[in-house]
Amino acid sequence: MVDGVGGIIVETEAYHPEDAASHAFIGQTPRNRAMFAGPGHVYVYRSYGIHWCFNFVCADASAVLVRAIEPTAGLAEMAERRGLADPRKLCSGPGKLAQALGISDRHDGLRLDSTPFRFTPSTDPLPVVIGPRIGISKAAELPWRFGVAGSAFLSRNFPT
DNA sequence: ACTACGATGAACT
DNA sequence: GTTCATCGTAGTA
Repeated sequence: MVDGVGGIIVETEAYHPEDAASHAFIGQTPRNRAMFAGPGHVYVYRSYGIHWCFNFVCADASAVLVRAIEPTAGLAEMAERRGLADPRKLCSGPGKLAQALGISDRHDGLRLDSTPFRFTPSTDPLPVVIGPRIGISKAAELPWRFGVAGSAFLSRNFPT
């Protein structure tokens, strides 16, 4: 949740510093400094010169890319930012969700447990499906993409 | 200084 | 299914 706008995370990908696809793989740089700031920080980076992508930093410069959200709050604001109203298309991808939540470089390096963020771990366990990551050319075979089984808000379906 | 290339998405055919 | 917009970063010279 960001400034009261957000929802339930339904799709993520994991990145580890020893994983060639991770931005932390090459060591610390000005861009990825937030990944080395410790657990609970937020790492935001520009993708393809156009989009923003939103990550949670975990221990040891590993991170979780938030790839999709099921919108539950602030739908109207999301729709305005995205220029669409279809709830399935508001946050079904890393760049889309960042746009819908108003995330940009000014959030890079902030902490997840302080404003404007509000992070609440889910109470009831959700059925999770696992698959290969998307959109990368290195270590693409690692099954480090996680999603809520059967969710209609995923960026793409998982391979059977 | 110069170049190549994305942890993407939207618009096409 | 394919094409491409668009620019910061990192690698090379």
